[in-house]
Amino acid sequence: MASPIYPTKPRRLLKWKTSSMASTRETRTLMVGMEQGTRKGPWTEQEDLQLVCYVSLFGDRRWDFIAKISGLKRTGKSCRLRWVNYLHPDLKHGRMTPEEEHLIVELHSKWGNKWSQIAGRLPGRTDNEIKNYWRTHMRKMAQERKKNLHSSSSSSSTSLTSLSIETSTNRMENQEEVSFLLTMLEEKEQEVMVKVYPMDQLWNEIVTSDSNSGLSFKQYKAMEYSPLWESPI
DNA sequence: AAGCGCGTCAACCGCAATTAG
DNA sequence: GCTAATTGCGGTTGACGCGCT
Repeated sequence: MASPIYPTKPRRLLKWKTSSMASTRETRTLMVGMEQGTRKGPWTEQEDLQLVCYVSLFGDRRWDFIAKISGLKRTGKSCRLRWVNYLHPDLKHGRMTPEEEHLIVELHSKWGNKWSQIAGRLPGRTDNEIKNYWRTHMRKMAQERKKNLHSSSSSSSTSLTSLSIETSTNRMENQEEVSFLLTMLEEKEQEVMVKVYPMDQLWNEIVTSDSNSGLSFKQYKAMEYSPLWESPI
């Protein structure tokens, strides 16, 4: 039985993806595209390795070219996405920090769903990551807010529920909303500090404890590029 | 223990913008 | 300047884990 390889990202507490799980998922979801036998679905470690290798040789611009010559049965688009969202050496893997969370709220209030623009201000974070973060966390907060409003004042709720923070497609319209979300973030930070074992610390310990047992490619990459480790080897 | 619902996140899709020929 | 190919972006989907009942 294969041992756990790595968490997909050191982002969530004890959420592991084992090689057996990966292969199960693969058999279920890995599909072969209609055109030119291109692969779809989750990337394998071997594919990642291949992609990193070719990107280091040819740079991260000519994705169609890389897709063709690498022998990967992936589209250039898919290669680019995998690189940008997962394999890029500068990516941060881990929980959003409170500072990042604040920044996202503020920038989203300014720019709306300009995810790549926002990502530009958050080094190591991808537009996809921010987008996902926004959808999950902010929607939740908006729901909580709605609840609060409902319980505190039923008369004013009619006008307030029309505020546009309910979906990820809408931009927060006014300063009141932004400050509300920031307040909620602060409250959540307090909770988190008490309850949650820091993810980065956990991840650090996991990799450190595994360091004698042979590293997978991704573990190696995590060590190689994470700011937590100065020198991998 | 099983089933269900929800949250998370990697990856896909479609369209717009940009670049190459 | 025009067209085709490629890249980038934002929205959406679907698999999976986890907690609750």
